[in-house]
Amino acid sequence: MNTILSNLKIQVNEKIYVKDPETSVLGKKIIEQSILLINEIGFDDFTFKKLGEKISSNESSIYRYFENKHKLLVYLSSWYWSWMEYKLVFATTNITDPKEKLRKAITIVTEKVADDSSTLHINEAVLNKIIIAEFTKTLHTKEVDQENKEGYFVIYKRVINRIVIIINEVNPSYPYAKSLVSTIVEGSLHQHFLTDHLTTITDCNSSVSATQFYLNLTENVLR
Amino acid sequence: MNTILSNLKIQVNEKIYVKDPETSVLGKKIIEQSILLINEIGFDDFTFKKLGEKISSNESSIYRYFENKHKLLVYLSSWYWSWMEYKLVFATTNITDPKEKLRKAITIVTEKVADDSSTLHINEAVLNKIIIAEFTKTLHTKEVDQENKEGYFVIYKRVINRIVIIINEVNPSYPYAKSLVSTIVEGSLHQHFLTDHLTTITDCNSSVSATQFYLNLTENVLR
DNA sequence: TCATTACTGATAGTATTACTATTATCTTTG
DNA sequence: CAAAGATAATAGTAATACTATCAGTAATGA
Repeated sequence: MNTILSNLKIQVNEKIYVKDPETSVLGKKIIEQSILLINEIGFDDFTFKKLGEKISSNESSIYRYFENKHKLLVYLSSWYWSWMEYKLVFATTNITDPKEKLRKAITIVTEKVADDSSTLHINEAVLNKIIIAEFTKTLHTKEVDQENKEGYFVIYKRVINRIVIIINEVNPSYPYAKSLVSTIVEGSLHQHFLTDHLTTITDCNSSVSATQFYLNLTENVLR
Repeated sequence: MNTILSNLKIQVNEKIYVKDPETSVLGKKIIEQSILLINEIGFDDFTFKKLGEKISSNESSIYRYFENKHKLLVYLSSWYWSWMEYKLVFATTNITDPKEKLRKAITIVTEKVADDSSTLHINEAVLNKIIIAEFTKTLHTKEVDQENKEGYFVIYKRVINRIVIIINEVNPSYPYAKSLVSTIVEGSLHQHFLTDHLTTITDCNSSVSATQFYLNLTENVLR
């Protein structure tokens, strides 16, 4: 897994960036440190000026990679879902039993992430925290339809539709596969958020995982 | 329902506002027109200056009611969930069959809202659109723990826990009632959003409702 | 080796946002 | 009619979210 991932270049839609951050030292530094800074101070307070200070670089240099901070967040999200997709594909190929395949898939997308250290400049565990806290903001803008048309969210949608295919294998007559998967994927981020902040409206905590809840739910819904 | 609601004052935590907008003409105008303006231009582009222009009033006057636009959104959300709670309570009291009660409750919180015209200055249908598009932003801030401690989200949490109680009546052995309900409430907002913007990852559309999906899901999970 | 190009950094500048403060005016109410 | 309270108008500040220009440095290629 590690070796495969380190040789694979995560593909992100070209329209999201001005210049591909993977092609330079500064670009990689922007990605690496923006993840840490957004995690520290939150996306709302995050600015390119602050990031510039953090990486001892100039605000204007960052603008040569990303038009604005929203697009940077879309980039980080795309990277995350692309990485998820790889994990998903590697974990489910060669498994013949659809039920087992689905269990693996749901586990992958709902469990908390530990840094897998396969990528040098990206801390996946911290990125996962950002996705839990901020991913919703990439979608909830007035420009969502335009950005969707331009393919900003293709990877996210592809991840969901891969799991939809598995569900159709498990139970072809279940009529709400797409809604079920989008509920699980979005919902598990939400459950992680609730575990961290609004503990009175979730059962998930250090001993009960969101994965357990969603595995149980899926099994009941599809049987 | 209409007559009852028009006599009831929706209660919102006092810490959310500087001055209660329900106590003056200007205050009500702020609420009424902010709902329309946020719906028009989106919360991110919404400013008190623009709202001031819309209601032919001054920016500084609006600041006497709300510290900032975030608190205004928290106010509108609290109002919405408070109104939901009333609908929920009125629809479920005197129903003895727990299953039927649960069906009613889930219908209420997942269905699309039509303006019920019981409140003069608040258009519930438009407010529902705002909640679908923007509610997540009230929670996803760095201040969420502090604001939660101060009771900004009590009504939202109470709505969820009311439904949790019904679930425990239907199936006392089901171990994930809280997570199920928070998934349904948050998830149905998300499904409405997907229906409007990312149609390839939802089954909900003009002929299949989010309510149908969640009623089916709940029934399967709890049987 | 020289010239070109690409990249980065520094500085300056603009429009807008998100406020705060002050004062004047207008409206209630006692 | 006076006092209090609410609103409007104006001005001002610091930060944000950029854009533009120019200078220096590093890589490339002929």
